[in-house]
Amino acid sequence: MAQRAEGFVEAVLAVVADIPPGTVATYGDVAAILGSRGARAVGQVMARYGSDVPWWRVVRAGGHPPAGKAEPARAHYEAEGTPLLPAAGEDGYRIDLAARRWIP
DNA sequence: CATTTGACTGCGT
DNA sequence: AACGCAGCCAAAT
Repeated sequence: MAQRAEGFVEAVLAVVADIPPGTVATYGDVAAILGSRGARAVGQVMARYGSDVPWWRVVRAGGHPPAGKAEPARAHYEAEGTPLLPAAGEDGYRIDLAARRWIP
């Protein structure tokens, strides 16, 4: 059952599931919580297993949404009341990490 | 067991 | 502010 090399996967999903609504955490922070610096490894898990967790609450260190998922993610942020910052132009945006960065 | 890949990060240009 | 390059981690093949 739940026992394999997936221990890391389970841990990542658990942390993401713990992120409260309207709040976000960076990949690097999630990795740090797990005791690792594999921000990319976290992203890899999200790409494979993130479909069952609020993946939109996990963003990049620069405040940008997950690559390729910016549009659906934006809808979730507005629905949950996550403060977004307008980017230079229009279609671009970034998360207000300074105000909504989740720190356990 | 070695190689490739990827929803990343930080620094330099 | 935007783009490119190099570095690090774990899973998948």
